[in-house]
This record gives sequence, structure tokens and C-alpha cells, in this order.
Amino acid sequence: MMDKHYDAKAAEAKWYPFWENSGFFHQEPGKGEPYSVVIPPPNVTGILHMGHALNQTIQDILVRWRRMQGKNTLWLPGTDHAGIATQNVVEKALRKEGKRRQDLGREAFVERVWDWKKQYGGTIVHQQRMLGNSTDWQRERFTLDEGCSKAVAKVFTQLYNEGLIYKGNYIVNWCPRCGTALANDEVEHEANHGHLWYVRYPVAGSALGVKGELNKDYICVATTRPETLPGDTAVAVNPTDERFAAIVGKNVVLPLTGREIPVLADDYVEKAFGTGIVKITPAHDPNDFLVGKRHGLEEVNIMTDDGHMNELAGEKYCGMDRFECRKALLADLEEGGYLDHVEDYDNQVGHCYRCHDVVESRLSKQWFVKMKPLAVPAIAAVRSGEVKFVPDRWSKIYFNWMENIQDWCISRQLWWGHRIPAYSLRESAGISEELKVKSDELVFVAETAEEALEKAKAKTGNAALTLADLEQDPDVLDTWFSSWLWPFSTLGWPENTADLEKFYPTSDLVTAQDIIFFWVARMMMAGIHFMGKPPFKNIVIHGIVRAADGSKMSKSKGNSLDPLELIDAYSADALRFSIALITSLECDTKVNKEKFEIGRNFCTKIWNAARFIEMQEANIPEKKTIADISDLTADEKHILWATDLACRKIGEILENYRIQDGALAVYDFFWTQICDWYVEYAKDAPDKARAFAILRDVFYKALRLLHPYMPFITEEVSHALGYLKEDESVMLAKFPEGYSQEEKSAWGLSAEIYEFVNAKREAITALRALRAEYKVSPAAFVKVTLATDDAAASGEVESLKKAMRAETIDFVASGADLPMPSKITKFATVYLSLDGLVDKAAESKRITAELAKLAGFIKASEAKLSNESFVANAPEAIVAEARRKLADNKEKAAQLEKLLRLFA
RNA sequence: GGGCUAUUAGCUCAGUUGGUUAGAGCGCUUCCUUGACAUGGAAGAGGUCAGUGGUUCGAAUCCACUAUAGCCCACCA
Repeated sequence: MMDKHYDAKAAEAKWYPFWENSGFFHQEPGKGEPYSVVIPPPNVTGILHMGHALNQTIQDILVRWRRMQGKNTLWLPGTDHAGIATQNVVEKALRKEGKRRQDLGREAFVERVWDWKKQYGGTIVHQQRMLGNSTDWQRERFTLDEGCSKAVAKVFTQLYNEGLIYKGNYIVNWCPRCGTALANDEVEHEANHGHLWYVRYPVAGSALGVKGELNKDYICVATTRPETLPGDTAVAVNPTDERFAAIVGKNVVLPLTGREIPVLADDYVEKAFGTGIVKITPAHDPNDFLVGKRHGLEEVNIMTDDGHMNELAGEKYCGMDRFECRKALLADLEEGGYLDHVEDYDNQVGHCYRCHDVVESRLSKQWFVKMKPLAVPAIAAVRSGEVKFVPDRWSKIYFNWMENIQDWCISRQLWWGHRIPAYSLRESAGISEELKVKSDELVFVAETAEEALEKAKAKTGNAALTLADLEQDPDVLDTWFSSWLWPFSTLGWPENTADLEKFYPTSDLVTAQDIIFFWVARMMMAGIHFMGKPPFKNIVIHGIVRAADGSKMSKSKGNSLDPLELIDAYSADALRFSIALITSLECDTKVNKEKFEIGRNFCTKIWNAARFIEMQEANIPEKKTIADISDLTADEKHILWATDLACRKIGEILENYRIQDGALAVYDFFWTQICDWYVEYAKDAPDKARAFAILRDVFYKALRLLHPYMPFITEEVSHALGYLKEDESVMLAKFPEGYSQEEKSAWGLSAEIYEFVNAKREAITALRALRAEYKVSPAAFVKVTLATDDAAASGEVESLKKAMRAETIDFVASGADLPMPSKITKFATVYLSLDGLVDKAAESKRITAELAKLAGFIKASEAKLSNESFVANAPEAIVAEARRKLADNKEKAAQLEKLLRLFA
């Protein structure tokens, strides 16, 4: 016996270990058409959030569906080492002990991070199991594990040898708090309400007086970042700007420093902005850097790694924080009369995507990947249709980015990550001065230190060199430098494995729009470059989960939902189904807790329907099976036809990645077709054994259609109703494809009969509406007359009597003049005889009151309307007034006449 | 500055290549505690599909413009 209430927690605790321990998630690269997906690896520091819930629900639906189709299905899980994020977490923990990572030293620190990973890194992996993910845990990978690291070293070396990796002195985005360079897309631009300061630079040789007594001999520049002033090495004007033509080539004096700097002409300067004069700070602004390169300017770096001013900023400012320095310097400029005026100014300021500190532009030596040569074939693969975006519009965004791609800064000044496989020679190696001059060539890139040593020996001609003479580059690689290899590094590359052979390229990649550039585009490039084939066939892009008001979910705002709490409150199936039902691939998903009640309620419905089957079957003495049914009623044919339709439709919907439509279709099929109509029919079916044989078959098809969305309850119910043996699972059952042509013709199914029953239901609905309209109890037996010419209708007398709760059903010709009340449907004109069913006096009073409202007597106030004597004494006037008012409203006028006829 | 998208019921959204009466969930109104289910059932109210113009026998759907909102990219100090 099934319990009265579904115990989701018990089912989840029971079936997940059953699936995992039975090896149902695991797949060997044997026979069968492959279907493979690699999970977007969550950060190892991560905890499961709604974004994961959405992303992984979609994947699991696709994966479970393909597995049920009989494909050789692999969903490969893993986590990302998440360089900055993880290092930050451990450094934070260290800080509580009053230590910095430098106190431990590199080796001990990295050891410490590994310890952290061993202890806490499994959190998200366990949480993913709560969702019901059917990932092959036997293949779980980590971007910093041995295999992935090997792949990274090989890729770096190969790209270096191909000339696609280089080291350069460039201006990079620098996070002072994290102490590392950031790639362009790791910088988030946020609106900033700031100021534009106008600063006077005296022309050389002139003297700038104290405030209020200035001579005219100065030029004025506008800046948003006055603290970089000590790093200025020029000011610039547009070459076509006649206002300043005379001053170009002269020098001006840098305020507060006394240093003279030149005035240049450069196209970069916009005449219309600010004063038309720009201060040039090559070491602290990317544009200025380029201007500096063009004009051979000195690059004066005035800041330290952690965002403080250094000695080049001047004695007074040295050691100050950059923002503190801004204040101090502005005060000094004002004091000295250099500050002309200030304007409010809104601009965009870059912030670190990890710690949200304001990013600095900073000059440093970094490693870069040349992206253009890699982008070209990756663009072509999407253009040719070899790889498809779903929905397609994302391809436009992909092209736009790929066609304007910038080189990728891949070095990070961190300790946690893949250390760059580049080696230089220590002092101990005793390098000759001659070689030192060409120091760039004394970097040896190789997959291992030993190979680098061989290269060093060959280069220097010194066979006595040992590993101790080599020093590995201290930087590590950007986290994405391992994740861009994920689709093949996880399958064993660079070894030539059977897994790679079978499962590469993967089938679908499912991810959110926010990492198309970070991750998807780069995987495309790496896949094509190293494997010769794009890493996946379809890129399924879904939106971001947002709070109910459309804002981003964040812990600090307190508007985030925790999927684990939702699972606890409503069950994993409820979470999965609800999110699938409310998520369109086309746009972001707004959620609040209440939306997950849909799934919870659906679980309840499924459970109760199953209980109904179990209870009813117990009362059927001689059970039948679907194999031995014959002479079906129209309603029975209808549900079989509807089931066949649902099976085919849902398969087709999933082929097109329409997860939401699939959820909607299966929900409607189960709730409306099975529960609302067929189950009600089955209660009073002429042959209960046959009706339940059909229900049993239809119900298991429904459970299998539902399984990808709701794995736990479908497994539980499939076992409870005896569809499966103890050691079997619905997750390995065949996904239903509908009934065969033979079955359909043997049972006499047809679209005509399906439509006929739909029409019949309209008639039943119409009768219910008439009951509601005339306040006839749903329980009361009534006399019904149906005006129809459909000969088949008379065959439905018995089922109509039951469904309509009719004492008698009479048929008349469709043209017959029926008294009111009646409703016209496709099936028939339905007439309900009210004799003896309605308290005419009470009903008359009610209708009179309504007419009074219609006629405008409503103004007589609610109190008067409820006054019986008023209504009773005024019907003539009310009717006359109602007739007059409703003269233009045909529908309501007809209703009025109908009522008058009825209650005259 | 460049690119992308959206605007349909009170709210959140569906509406596949243009084709009967534009749908769902929630909310709302009325009724029903009939033995699968009140986390339920029945009935109902509510939409000039942002606006204007065009293409078409026919437009929520295609095109143009307008308005509004949002997202992404980008080096305007």
C-alpha cells in the first residue's frame, strides 16, 4: 500500500545511492551511438546556487532523456580550481591566524590550499547529488589534477613553439587587492558618479601665481584620476585643434613636481571633450600607454602592486593609498592654485570580478596568447553550421566578439594554479654577459623541467647545467587556461584514449550566457586547434536566474534563493520541474519561492493519481492487460490517442531543446488528460477492468515521459505500482514513442474520434456552466436535452449521463427550438431543464438585483440594493430601465430577455 | 560609441515556419469538503498582443519607423 503522503526525502535518500551504486550513471565507450556532455565545472570553492540548479537541471533532463532513448550517454562531472577565488578563501583563513601567504612560503601555501580542497572541495559535488544529477562520478575530474595539468603544459608548450604565446611588456588590468593581472573580461565596468577635475599646467618659463592672481600662461587639462599626475610624461592635443597649435612642441610644468613635460599632438585626443587637452600617463592608462609608445615617452610607474604610491610619486605621497593620495594631491593642487574647477562626471570604472576592488592599469611583463589565428577557424565552424548555438541569436554575439578579439593575458601573479612551464637560468648557472644581453632568448619553455634543462644546455653549450640552475616562472596561468581544454582534457588528452575516440566531440554544451566569451569561445578555439574538431555540436545557452524584481541574486542583497532550502521544503523533483517550467531559453528567469509550489503540487498530484490506481485495481476481480482489450469506448480511444500524441510531441520538443515546452506538455497531458478527464471517466467506466488496463499502460508512459524532469518520484511510483522489478530502474527504461500503427488500428483509434470526444467534453463543460449560472447544485440530477445531428452522439448516452449527472438525456434535431437555458457547442446545443431545481422566487430576486445593477440603480447604494423591499417593489421600473440601458448591448439584452422568459 | 534583446491578462511568462475563438501558472470572483488529491475539483472575470505605417486574402507573428526597458562589449581623459 502506498502511503497517503509522498515522502520525497525518503525517495531521494533511497534512489540516488541506488542509481549511483548500481553503476547506472557510468558509461563505457562501447557500443551505441554516443551522447556526451561535459558539465561546466563549478568552482571548487562554490556552493550550489540557483544558477547551477537551472544549468544542471537542463543538462540532466537532456542526459536522462538521451539515456532512455538508448544512446551511449556520458555526462562528465568535475570542478574548477578557480585560481583567485580559491586562493582568496585560503588567504582569508590564514589571516584569521594572523598570517599572510608569504609567511608560509609558496610550497607550504599551495600545500595548504590542497588541504583545503580535500576538506571542503567536495561540498558542491555532494550538493549536485541532491539535485539528482546523473553524472558519471567515476569520471569526476578537477582542472588541477594530474591529467588536466599535463594537458595544460602540453598546450602551453605547443602554442609557444607555434609562436602563439609570447611574453610582453604591456599595460594590463591589475587588481591591487588580489595582486594579480586580470584579463579584459575579468574586469567589470560599473557606472561611477565621479568628478572631472580641471588642472592647470603652467607653460614652461612662466610663473604661476597664487590663487586668484594667476597669469594667463597655463593650459588646463581635465582628468578623472588626478592621483596619476606624478606619472605624467606629456600632455597631448589633437593635431587639428587650432586652439592649441601654437603650444605644440613646447613644454609645460607638471604641477607640484616642477618637472617639465612636452606638449604633443596625437589623433587620440578628442577636441570636444574636456578642454581638448589630455595629460598623458603611459604607465597608468592603456590609451596613454599607446600614445607613449607612438611618441617614445618614458613610462613612469608611480604605484606599488598593492595600490599604494611609490617613491616616484614624490616624497610626500609615497606610501599613501591611491585614494588617499587623490585627496591629498587635490588639496595640494588647490592650495597651489592649480585646480581650475571641478565638474560632476559619470563614467565607467573597472572593478575586479572577484573582489570588486577598483582595477588599476598597470605596466608589467605578462604572458599573452595571440588570439586572432585561433579565432578564425572557430568563427568558421559556427558560420558553416558545424556548431550551432541554441537559440541561434547568440551566434551573432559570438561573431561580434570573435571578430574583435584581443590577445589574452594568461599569466596571473598567484600561487594556486598551473605554474607557467617557462624556465630561466639562475645566477648560479654562470651565464655569459653576451648571452645575458639577449635575455629574452634565455627562457626555456617545455612540458617538464627536464626537457627545459636539455634546451638550456643546448642553448648555452654548457652541459654541466643541472635542474638547480633553472628557475621556473613564478606566475601561474589564468584559470580559464585549463578550462578551455575541458572537453578533451577530461577524456584523457593528450593520450589517445578510447574515451576521446568515442565521446569527442561532445554533443551538447549547456551554459549561461555570461560565460560565452570566458569559456565557450575559448573552448571552441582550443578544441579546433588541438583536436582538429570543435568540442561540441550544439551550444545551448540559457539565461540567468534573477530575483523576482529582476535584479541579480546576491547574498549581500538578501534576495537569493538557496536551492538546497527549496529541495528541503519542496523536494528536488519540485525544484527541477518548476525551474524547467518557468525557464525559457530566450530570456532570464525571475524566481521567487512561491513559484516552486507548482512542482510540489504536481508531485502531490502524481502521487495521488498513483494511489487511485492502486486502490481501484484492488477492487477489480479479473484484471485485464492492454494486450487483451477490445471494443473500446470513445473515451478510451481518446486517452490512447492523446498518449500517443504526447509521446511523439514531447520527443520532438526535446529534440529542439525546448525544455519548457516539454514540461508544459507533459504537465498538461498528465493533469488534464489523465487526471481531470480519463480518471474521472474510469471511475464510472462500463468495463472497469478494461478501463484500468488502459490507465495502467498510459500511466507508465506518462511516468517515463516525466522521468527526465522528475527522476525521484517517477522511480518511486514506478516501483510502487509494480511496473519494475526491484533491481530495475525507470532511468534505464525506454523513453515512450507512442503506440504502433498496428495497435492503433486494432483499437480503432483515429483523429476523428479524438476530436469527437473533445467536442463531447465541451458539451459536458457547457452543462456545468449552465449549472453554475442557474445555481443548480453539481450533485443534483438534471434533465438534459441535446440538439445535434451527429449520429454518433446517441452512442454516448450512458457516458454523458454519468459525466453530466443527468437523470435523462434526450436527443433532438439540431434545428429544434429549445427553451432557455442552453449553450451551443460543437457537439450539440445543450439544454438544461430547470423544473423543480431552482427556487424561482429567490432566483428572481437575485436576477432582479443584477438587473438593477445593469440598469444603473447601483448608484442607489449597496444598502438599498440589499433592501428586499426596494427590489421587490421596483421590478417594473428596473426592467424598463434595464431594457433601455441595454439597447446597444445585444448580448446582454438577449440575456435579459432570456431571464424575463424564464422567470415571468 | 558598437552590438543584442524585449514590450502579450493584475503578476511571471508561453505562443515553433503568418491561418478557426491569443494560452499557462500564480492572483482574483462564485460554488463544491462527492472515498486519489483542498498542495484538490467546477465555473468565471480579466487582453484594441507598446504605438504608427507597410506587405498579405489573412499579422501577436514579416518589414520600417517611434517610444520605453534591459543586457553585453568598448580606451573618451
